[in-house]
Amino acid sequence: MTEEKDLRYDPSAIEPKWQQRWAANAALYAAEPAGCGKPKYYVLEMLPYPSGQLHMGHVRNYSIGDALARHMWMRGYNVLHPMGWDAFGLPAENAALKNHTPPREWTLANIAGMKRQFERLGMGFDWATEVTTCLPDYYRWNQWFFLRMYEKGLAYRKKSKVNWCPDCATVLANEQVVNGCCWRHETTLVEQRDLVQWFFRISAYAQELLDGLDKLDGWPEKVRTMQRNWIGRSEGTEVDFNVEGSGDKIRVFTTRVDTIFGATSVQLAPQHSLVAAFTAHDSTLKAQVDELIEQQKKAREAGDLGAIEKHGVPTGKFALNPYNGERVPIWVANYILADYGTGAIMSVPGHDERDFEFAGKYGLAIRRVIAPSEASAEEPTLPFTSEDGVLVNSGEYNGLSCTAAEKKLQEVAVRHGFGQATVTFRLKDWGVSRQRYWGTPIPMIHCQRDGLVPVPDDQLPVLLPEQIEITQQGGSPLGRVPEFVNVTCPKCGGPALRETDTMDTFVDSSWYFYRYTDAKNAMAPFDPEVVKYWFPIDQYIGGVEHAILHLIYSRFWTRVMRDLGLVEIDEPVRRQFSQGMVIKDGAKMSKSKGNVVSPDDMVARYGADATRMYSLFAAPPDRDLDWQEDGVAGVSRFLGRVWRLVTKYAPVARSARGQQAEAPTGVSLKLLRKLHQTIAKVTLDFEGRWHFNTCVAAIMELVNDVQAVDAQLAAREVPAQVVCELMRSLVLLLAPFAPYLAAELWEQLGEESAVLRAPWPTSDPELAKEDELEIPVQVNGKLVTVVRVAPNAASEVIEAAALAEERVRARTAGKTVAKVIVVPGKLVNLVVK
RNA sequence: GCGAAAGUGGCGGAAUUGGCAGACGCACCAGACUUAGGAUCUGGCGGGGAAACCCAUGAGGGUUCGAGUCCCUCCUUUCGCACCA
Repeated sequence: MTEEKDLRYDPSAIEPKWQQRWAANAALYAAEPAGCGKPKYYVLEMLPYPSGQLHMGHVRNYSIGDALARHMWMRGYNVLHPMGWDAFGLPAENAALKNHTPPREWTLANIAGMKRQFERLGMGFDWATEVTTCLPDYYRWNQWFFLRMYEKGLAYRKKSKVNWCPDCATVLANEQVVNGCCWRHETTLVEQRDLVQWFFRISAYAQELLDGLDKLDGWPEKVRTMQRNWIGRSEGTEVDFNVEGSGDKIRVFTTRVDTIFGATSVQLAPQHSLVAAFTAHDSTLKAQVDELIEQQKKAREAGDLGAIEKHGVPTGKFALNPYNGERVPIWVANYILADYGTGAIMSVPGHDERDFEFAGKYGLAIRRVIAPSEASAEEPTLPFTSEDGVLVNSGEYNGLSCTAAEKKLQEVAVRHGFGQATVTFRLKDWGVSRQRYWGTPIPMIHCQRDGLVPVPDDQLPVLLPEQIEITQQGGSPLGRVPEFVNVTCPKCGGPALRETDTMDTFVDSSWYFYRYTDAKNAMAPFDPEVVKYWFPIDQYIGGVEHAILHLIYSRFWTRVMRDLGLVEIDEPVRRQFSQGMVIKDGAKMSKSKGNVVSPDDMVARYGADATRMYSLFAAPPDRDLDWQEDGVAGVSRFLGRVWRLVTKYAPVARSARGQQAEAPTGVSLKLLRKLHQTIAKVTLDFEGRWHFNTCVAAIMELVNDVQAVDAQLAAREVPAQVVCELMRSLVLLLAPFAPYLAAELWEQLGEESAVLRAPWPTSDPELAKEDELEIPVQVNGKLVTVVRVAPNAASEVIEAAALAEERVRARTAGKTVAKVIVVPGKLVNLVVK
């Protein structure tokens, strides 16, 4: 009875035991100091928002990272594997509204709960470096960085059209607007509001951020492409058209200045500054322009600006083409965007799809000014948008190629002062103001006398007031706290008002991974020397949803820090990995779909090891993973088999510890061969493609093979030394995937030090080599049989063996063998006629 | 519309370089054991066929001695971009 019970794999007994031991031994997962002399490995997973519950996506993310970290520990690296909390943000305020818990209390309680979940899962994090972004010892450095950026002109205030989410009751950055909706409220349309806001000048780094992508060869191409699209670099020319009969100029941006002789109108965005002047005394025009604005708004709200039906109105004014003085009408059109380029274009219907459509609709002139460079018999139909052509109908520029003409026309524009070559980016400055309470206070003061005054460094941090009532009233909650708002001006000592906006939480996550390396530093955000040792991050792992949010802000922030002299690198992350989503029944897990699987439930039923290992086994890490509970049960059964196998033979293994084995033969050789093949396979996957699903499968095969000869093992036909090597290596191979079971079995094998400190097994290529190969034999490409030959057998030998086969002779009888293809070690194919 | 990834048994997936398609696991079927367990062990498990064999990796063509893998056309799904001048 008791014996029976002891044989049973019981994670609910093993796991808490080791969890306690690990909690009591913080050194196990702690990084050694920067000066320790060991090669470092920094493995980072994106820090979670402390919502209160880990979900399966987290389990998968952190199981991948933890497996890698454990592997690298066993490879002898000094591993930094930290964890923290992205702890500012709106949900804490919403929770405060709902159940009257202060955001800080709610957040810290959630953190405590999730930390317990992490520990229960057996994640090997270095909690000594824990970072909690909502605590003053962290966010004071957000403020410090803000001031440094303000000094450099990289943080500035301006009034502009900004994205407003009515549900968040705050402004959003462009990156946080998805299909015209809020990234957190996917069905809430974002409104455009004119507000004075703080911005970070990320656009100053647009070119650098773009160029840097080429060097990030450890990043998924998908993420790099998304960032390239987002940055949206476009080379072109700006040209001034004078407005006839006034001193006004309209500056247009075009990528095809070579087509400028085909410009038959100038089109303004409805919000263009000149439009206001044109409509000032023309209420009919004003109404028409308002209609265009309304159409744009509707299209934007529908999330499909591309589908807007083109409309426009003539202003009755005319502009003059600076190259030939041609008089062209000025229109206002709804397909011109105010916030791209100059908000005005020259319309060239002959060589632009959109202009062609518009001109056709309103009867504007369409003129050919580019002819295809190859003098084909018939001219292609307009619009002809290729740049492979020569200029026609373009005065003195006729005959020039498009590229040559562009250069020439730019030179002329510069010489006459009406334009120049220019580069436009889609990337706009990062709006960081938030009209919310639970965020980093922006360390600025508004003084009636001195204007904007930065909070002096020695007055940091600007603390968030803790006694605050969260209400649904509009406006910044901090504005309703007089003790916070009313200050004396640091410059003149007179009464002044504190800035009441807080920072976007993406500020917190833009540099948190630097803080991990020196989390307790009270004098600076970090010690540059320490960062120098640990950076760049060797491997970053997280969801693809941050491809153009967090991951672009982080790259920007690192460059700002570089220019502040704090770091010497341009890029914080050497290798980036985006894991797939966890789905169930074909859909992303969500409360509304009712298909959420709780990690706690899984751990309670099957244990942390089985839950984690399933999340690695069910699919390659970069693909979506379909959660099937039966699969978890299957992994749990496998761990049970490992448990029974190792506990059964642990006494034999212990008896042979440290003994040298004799040259293996028979079953021993077969088992060791399989073992060393498995070691090679698993090791290779850690180094390369990370297909942990096939690693686990390979370990399962090994266990199957060992179990198949259980009778011989039980009969002691396999030397104890071989049993010892098998059992030890099996446990080591499992250690990154099933840390609890590995720790327990390692102990049962008589080991006293942690399995995490044991060296990763190495594969002996001699042992791994097969002594005989099965070579498939095909006749005309169809499999007929296999022949067994030595691995290094010469082609002639293999061919002879193949031809000697009964089944082969049956297939070739009465026919001629036209050709024999022998691929040594692979196959034989006989071509017969 | 443009770009990328993917499409393989009842299911998740494997096949890393053009070389035995379906490893491993789930589900299912049969059996063993039994103090009946969400236990364990053994065997089977793409389709057709009594068998020899034949057919099969979204569809159709092609290259090749040989194609899940390479090329072309098309279909479906997912993701990203989409009046960006």
